[in-house]
Order: sequence, then structure tokens, then C-alpha cells
Amino acid sequence: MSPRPKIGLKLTTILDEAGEIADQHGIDEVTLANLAKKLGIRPPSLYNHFNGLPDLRKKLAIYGLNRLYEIMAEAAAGVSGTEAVLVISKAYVNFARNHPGIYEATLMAPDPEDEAVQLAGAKIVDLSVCVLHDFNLEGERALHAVRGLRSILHGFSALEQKGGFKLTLDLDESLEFIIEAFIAGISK
Amino acid sequence: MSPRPKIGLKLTTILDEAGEIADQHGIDEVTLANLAKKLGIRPPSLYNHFNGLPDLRKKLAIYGLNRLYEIMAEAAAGVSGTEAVLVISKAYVNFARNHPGIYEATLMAPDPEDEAVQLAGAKIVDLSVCVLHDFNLEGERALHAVRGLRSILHGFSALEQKGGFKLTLDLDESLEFIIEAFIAGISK
DNA sequence: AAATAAAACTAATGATATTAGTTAAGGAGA
DNA sequence: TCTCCTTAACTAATATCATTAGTTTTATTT
Repeated sequence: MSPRPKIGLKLTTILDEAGEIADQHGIDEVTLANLAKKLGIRPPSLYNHFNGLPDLRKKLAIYGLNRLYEIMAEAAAGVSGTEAVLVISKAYVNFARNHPGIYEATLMAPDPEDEAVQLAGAKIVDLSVCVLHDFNLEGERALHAVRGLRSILHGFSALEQKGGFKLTLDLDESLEFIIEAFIAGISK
Repeated sequence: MSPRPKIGLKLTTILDEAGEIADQHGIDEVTLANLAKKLGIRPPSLYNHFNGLPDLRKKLAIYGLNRLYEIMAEAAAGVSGTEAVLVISKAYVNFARNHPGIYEATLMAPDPEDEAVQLAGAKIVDLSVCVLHDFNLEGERALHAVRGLRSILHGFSALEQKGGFKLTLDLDESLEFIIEAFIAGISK
């Protein structure tokens, strides 16, 4: 009867749109209803692509982790030492700034233990390990340092996003100060 | 007709119960429906205490910030220098561990710019400023340092909660390493 | 050309927040 | 004690959402 054209949506197309909703209106607005409206289809049709809302969130998290990794890896290319730590840090924070919704989705996976999510996250951890390698930390200290860097980057990004920093003090200067202090500290 | 006993609920009672739901089942389960069920009243009755769900979340955020502040202030009493930074850091992280839902609510205020929310958060910032005072940082460096400490504490807590640290490496040792490295770094 | 799978659909269900209007309980002042 | 008013509960109704079941059309493959 009525024309029901088969659009043939690709997964990446759907995730692009979902990411756009997240960035523009917040992660809570990434509902099946809103996403379907943006795609020009009916909500139940999304069940052909996702196993419900939790599965959409999981796939969006992986999608975000991969995009974040690519940007960090690109920034790290050909740099080393403190400089390398600084550039990946700035890449990380800038990604969170430019894509607040996608970044938020990154840590909102329904099951963080999920294998595919772990894998996507592991690439970023590995990159951090690699970048911190120049500071020859022995054994466990290297792992503590990775946790520290990740804590700083996530904490800084999250607080900046939630309006946790209210003073009129340049944010990029703060980030540089913090990273340099941390690097100086682990270099003893 | 049917007995409609006037319970006379106090705001703190309601927030205690809401916090319990958040800690036990996650912040998303803090719904008017669930909270009403726990209190033995009907959902619409909560509108006598809150201006809808966003207002409940805001009041829960303030409630959480105040509890967090109290625990940190208590820990900081009579200590100074690196030791003081360490104890408030452990107090912060332990609060997030013991009250994951309330802690999460702390940063989930619908409008972080809200005056009352800002005020509750400012007390914690002031305490951090105070504790970092011993490291005589001049001018802006002191503010950068506060942002750094807050970033570390929130980032560490959030990642621990979301399962971001998966290695079998003691978490408390990581926290101590990170804080000590940061302190060493800002002490030049 | 026929068969199969993929991707859209309609219709229906149950849970949710929210609004509107209603009723009982408790305290204050006469 | 009686009256009034505010508070805090209620019932009823609405709109939105995720989700399920079953259906139909399109595209692909045989």
C-alpha cells in the first residue's frame, strides 16, 4: 500500500546519527524514538539493527572508543617523551570537548565487562603504556602511572563537561600544568 | 474511606531512602515510582516535596556533596602536608566506593550552574585549597593544582566504579602512587 | 523466476513522569 | 471547642517511551 522504501541503513550511519544526537542534546536524548525520527523510520525498525536500547548504548560506546583511539594514535605519531604525553592528553581532552555526548557514551556501556567494549578500551590503555615507556618505570609503577594518567584525563574531561571548573582560569593551561606535574612526579 | 494516614515525611528521610536506592541499584533506578514504593506512598505525592524528577536529582546531588564534604573535613582534621592530601584523597575515594549511587548523583545535577549546587561543591574546593596551601604555590599555580587534585580524585573514582581498571593491581596502592607523584611534581 | 533473508512496517502492552483536581489531617487562632 | 488554612496524601487521566509480536515489502541469492 503506502510506500515503505527500504533505506538500507548501515550501522555506521545509524551510529553517526546517534552520536550527533548525543553531542547536541546529551546522552539521555539518545532514545529509540528520537533516533528513529532522525533516521526517518519507526522505532521498532531499530530492532533489526540493535537488540534494544542497551545494545545501542554498547555499540555507541565501542564506536566512541574507536574514534577516540584513532585521534590519540594520530597525535602520538612521531613524538616521544613528555611531548608525547602532552599531545595525547590534549587529543583526549579535545575529543571530549568536541564530542561530549559520544565521550560520555564511551563510559556508559551497560556492561563494562563486555568483551568487545574491553577490547576497544584496551587499545587506548596500550597506547598509554607505550607513551609512558620512555620514563622507564619498573614493573608495577608503570601500571600505576597508566592509571594515573587515565584518571587525570577522564577526571579533567568529566569535570570540565559538568561545569566543575568555574573559575576564569584557562583550561588548557591547567591541563598542561597537571600533566607536567604528574610527569615530573613519576620521573622522580 | 480507605486510611490515608499522614506520614509526615521529612526531606532528609526521603533523601536517605533515595540514596539507598541509588547505592543499591544505581542512579537510574531512582525514579519517582521506585522511591514512592520504598516510602509507602503514591508517586504523585512526591510532588509535595519535589518539583519533579529533576528537582529530586538536584537535591540528592546537594545532599551527596554535603556528606562528602563532611567526611573529607573530618579526615583532614589535625593533619597537614602530603599526609593531609593523602587522607582527604582516601576519604574521597572511599566515599565513592561506599556510596557509588550517591557519589554519582553528586555530579549528575540537572543544572550544575545552580546556586545551591555550586555552594555545596565550593566547600569541597575550599577544603582542597586549604590542604594544598602547605605547598606554597604562587598565584595561578595553586588553582591549577586544585583542578589537578580534583581531576585525579574524580577520574580515579569514576573509572574504578565503571570497571575501567581491570588489572589485578591493588587500587589503594595506585591511588597512593598517583597522589604522591602529583604532590612531588607540584613541589618541583 | 523462485526462494530466502533483511528491513521496514502496524498494532498492542506495560512502565514511566507528569498534571489536574480532590480529600483528609494537623495546627493556629478565635 | 470550633473554624480555617496549609500541608500532604490521594484518584484519575495523559503523553511518552521501550519493547514484543506478527506482517509486508524489498533486495539478494539460487
